[in-house]
Amino acid sequence: MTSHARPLSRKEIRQENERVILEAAEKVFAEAGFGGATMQLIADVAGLPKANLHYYFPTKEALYRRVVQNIFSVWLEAADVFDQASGPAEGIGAYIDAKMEISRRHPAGSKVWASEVMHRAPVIQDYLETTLSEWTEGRMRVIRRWIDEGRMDAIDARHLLYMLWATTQHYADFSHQIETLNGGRPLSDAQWAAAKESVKSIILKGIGAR
Amino acid sequence: MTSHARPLSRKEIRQENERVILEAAEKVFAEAGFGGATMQLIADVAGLPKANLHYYFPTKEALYRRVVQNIFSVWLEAADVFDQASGPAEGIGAYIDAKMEISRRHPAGSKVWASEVMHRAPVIQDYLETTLSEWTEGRMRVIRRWIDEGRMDAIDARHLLYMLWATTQHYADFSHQIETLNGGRPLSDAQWAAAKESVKSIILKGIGAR
DNA sequence: GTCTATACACTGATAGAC
DNA sequence: GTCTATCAGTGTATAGAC
Repeated sequence: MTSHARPLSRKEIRQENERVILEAAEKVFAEAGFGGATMQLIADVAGLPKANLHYYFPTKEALYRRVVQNIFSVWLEAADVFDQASGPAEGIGAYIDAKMEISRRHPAGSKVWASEVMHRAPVIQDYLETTLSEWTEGRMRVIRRWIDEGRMDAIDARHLLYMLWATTQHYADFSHQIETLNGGRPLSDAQWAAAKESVKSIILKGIGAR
Repeated sequence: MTSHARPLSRKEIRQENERVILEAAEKVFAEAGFGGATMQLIADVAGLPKANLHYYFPTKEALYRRVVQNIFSVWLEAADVFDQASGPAEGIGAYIDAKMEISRRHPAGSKVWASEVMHRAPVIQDYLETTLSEWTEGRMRVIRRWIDEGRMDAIDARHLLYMLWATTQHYADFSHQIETLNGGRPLSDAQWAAAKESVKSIILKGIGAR
């Protein structure tokens, strides 16, 4: 509810409608996949007529592309904690916390990303080859520096990163399986805390972080 | 090529055609998702007319269900090494090896499973609630026994299992991303060996297996 | 900027000759 | 058991009134 009744400008209407559509699209794409999602269903979830979606996003693929781009930017923000850290225990621990929190708050986004990559990244292959590739190389350099300084074991930096992605995103991508194995209920606050602690404990001890 | 020219029986024709169709379907479902896959494309990959698919499998969903069931049985076989082990280092180490080998040889199957779970398991929810749930409880008991015997740290058995699934299946489900970050090439034998060693090394040390 | 009606393409599934 | 032709339903996208 807005505090003033001032009529929205065209620009504000567009921003708000795009936000509503993108939120609905992320949810529907995550639950049904690109092929299974229909513009009709996205429109229903967004509470708009189907034709309006085509007014704001020319094609289904253009809408999907925007959804994936949004997710990617969320991933990258979580990386900041990595560099600002003084050592592996702090840096990798904070990164795990940040990624787990994204899996908890943003599970649909993680699923859309996973689905896109599984289908050979038809839409975001360029991101994989440029931004993600550079990000990975940069983080590998940080890890290798920590190893050279004797602050952690001489593990393979690349496979450590894959393990961090795999374990944290698993809680989003396989949330339905995890809920089913939890008696059909979502994880409680305490269970999420236990999950974070387990992941951090095993990995930090496993790499000899100190 | 068969060694004898003996004409195939009806049963043998059916078995062979079902095998060809299921192999093609697994590949297509993995690459395009259930919604994105078409019976026409599966028929083309199998080298059969589309109508024949409907002769052997009444509906697209029935074909898909068989694909998912096949994958699930492969998962379960890998679990045998877990129980036959004398301790956590051997048992969990062998389980990681087995799951990594499946990710390498059977990546399409893993992707179909991941996609099915991400979409809230519309077809195999009953398996999650029965077979997988029982399997998980059984393995958790084994882990807790090892903990009680002082052969590993007192970690959360459930989250350890999730970490094992996540890390090993990541190499199948995200194989395209991993290949892209490897310069567009599949992992070599040596790189696969390094991946296995990294995963085993970090996890076994991380849980204090001894 | 909104929304109804509709064009056009494609998909799953089936009928029926061989 | 194989395969061509085809139907009915659905999906994306657009035209055009408001």
